[in-house]
Amino acid sequence: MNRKVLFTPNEIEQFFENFNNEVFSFDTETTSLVYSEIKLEGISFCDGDNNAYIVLQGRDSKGNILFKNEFKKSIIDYLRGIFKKAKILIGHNIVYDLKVMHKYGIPFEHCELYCTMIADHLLDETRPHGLKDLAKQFLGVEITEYSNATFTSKFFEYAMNDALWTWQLCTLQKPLLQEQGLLKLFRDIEMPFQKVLVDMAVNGITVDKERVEKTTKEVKQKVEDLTVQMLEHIKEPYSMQVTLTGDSNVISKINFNSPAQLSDLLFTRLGLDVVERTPSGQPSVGRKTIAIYKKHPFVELLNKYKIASKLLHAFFEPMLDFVEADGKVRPSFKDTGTVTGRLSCSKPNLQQLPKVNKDMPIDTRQCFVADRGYKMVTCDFSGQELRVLTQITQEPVLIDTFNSGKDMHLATANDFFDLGIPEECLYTYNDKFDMYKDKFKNERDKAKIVNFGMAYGKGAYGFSQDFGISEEEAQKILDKYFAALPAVKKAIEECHNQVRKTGYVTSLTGRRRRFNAKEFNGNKFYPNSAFRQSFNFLIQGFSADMIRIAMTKVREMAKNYPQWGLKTIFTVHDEAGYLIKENYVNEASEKIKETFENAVNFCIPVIADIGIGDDYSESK
DNA sequence: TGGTTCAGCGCC
DNA sequence: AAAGGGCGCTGAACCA
Repeated sequence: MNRKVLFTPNEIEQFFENFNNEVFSFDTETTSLVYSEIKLEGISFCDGDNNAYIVLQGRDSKGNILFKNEFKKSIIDYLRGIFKKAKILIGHNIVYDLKVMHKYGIPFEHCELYCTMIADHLLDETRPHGLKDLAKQFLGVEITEYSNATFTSKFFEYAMNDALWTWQLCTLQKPLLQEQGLLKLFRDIEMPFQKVLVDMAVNGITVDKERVEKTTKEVKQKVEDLTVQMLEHIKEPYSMQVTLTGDSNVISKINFNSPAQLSDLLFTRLGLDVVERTPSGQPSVGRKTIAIYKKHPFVELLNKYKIASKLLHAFFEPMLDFVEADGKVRPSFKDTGTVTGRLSCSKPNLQQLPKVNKDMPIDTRQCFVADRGYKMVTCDFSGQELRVLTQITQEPVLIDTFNSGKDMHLATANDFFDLGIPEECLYTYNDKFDMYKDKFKNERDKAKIVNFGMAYGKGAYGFSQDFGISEEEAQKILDKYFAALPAVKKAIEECHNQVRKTGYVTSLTGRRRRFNAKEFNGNKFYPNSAFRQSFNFLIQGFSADMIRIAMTKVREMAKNYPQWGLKTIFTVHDEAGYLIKENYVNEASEKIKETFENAVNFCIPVIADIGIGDDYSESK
């Protein structure tokens, strides 16, 4: 292997004379992980024969800049030309590198991508996917923890290794992907989707900081008021403290955030009966307890306190820390964050924005706004998981319900509880549909719980808890469900057999979920949780790939309509968020909806709903 | 001081 | 004995 550290334009040009410009691995070294602050420090390359690190800026182990390459600007110009000729780019966590390149205007749109981190996640959805982890496992590289003293002198070598290892991993992974039937998923779904991830990482979402600040104060006041009211209710002494910054605090011996203190308060001091226990056997003060005692004046306050305190600490207070200098948050969407193939999201986690609660009408979604001249458009799959369940199982009853445009939950309720709703009134467009939906809201909600519970592998015990009925009665519900939908039962059994036989299941896109067998007396067996997970994976995992396909297609489609100014800004499982220039919002929305609905070919219609507004609350 | 685990709870 | 899938984030409690 020809290995070199390159500083000058001459050295660099010489290196690329003998370099395979069409297919290579590369890795960027940067100064910061915050998008607005990212600066290129250097780039390493490898084509299998040649391996180099181009130094644009040097730093010591403490991050101090040692020197700047005086040719940085012209080198980056030169590299634009190199990448322009590239056909396949190989990287580890390539979304990160592409993000950096986007910032420097280095082209990659024309390239096919190969990400060794994503490939590894497809090969094993549970292990760590760090480059060093993989180099150790697959390349037998000894990873020595470097000390600060040797860091600087070894830095260039480490940097070169990143591109080298990435290249070598790629070579090793390809046959493994092939063997396990993962190539199609990798090439046709995951890799094109990486560009969508880059879009989201670059675009970010604008936050209305004033609103966040204003609402933070409001919620803070609520938390304080409720704390005082609770203390007065239990006649606990307290005092008010005003800090130098003008904030006020309630000082007391009781901490309402402590589960231990709370359980002492409720079950000893107030004499309530314990309704649930934690896995470790402690009396629990959770949702269920609160629901049962919701009429109790103290618990009523506690309920509101919990909601307000959650909003304050898990959403409003941390939010401003995530806002970058340009007024945007850039949540980190991780493509390898879950075992099912869903994305995970953090900093901030848009997947868990509290919905408006009737006991606490605070709307977190109003904090995320469309940029000037743009509208926010969201597009979500309607009833995605049940439609996927239908496609997977090919259950005729479900197929008929969806094909005829009936409301699934009301149809289920009608069958289950013998509601006697005339069949034609189950169609969502029927005049009497809304009336029946309203009249049998309870039954429909129960049916909804059953429909989703089935997909998650819920048992008789779970349903008995949901509905406050005996396990025997709950078992009857289960039996009835499976009797009415035999193909669902069959599909679940086949899935479980697959686990028993091979230890893994494969979704419709070829994604795998593997399970570890336990051994007892020489017998291999899987815990019940593995069976629940396996069938749920078929639904959840496919749904995740379905939105990957849809978002990738929207991205491709939008290239034909540059006037829209379409920007992909986020996704939440079955939903995607876009910015569209105001004048084109209707035209674009229609095309997005169409693209989502035609993303996959099902035996039933796929329906997507559009929302349009100036902020995420309006567009939802 | 920092790390981990647990309980709890937000979302799809 | 456990008892519905998948996450991330918080504070409390505990440990070194």
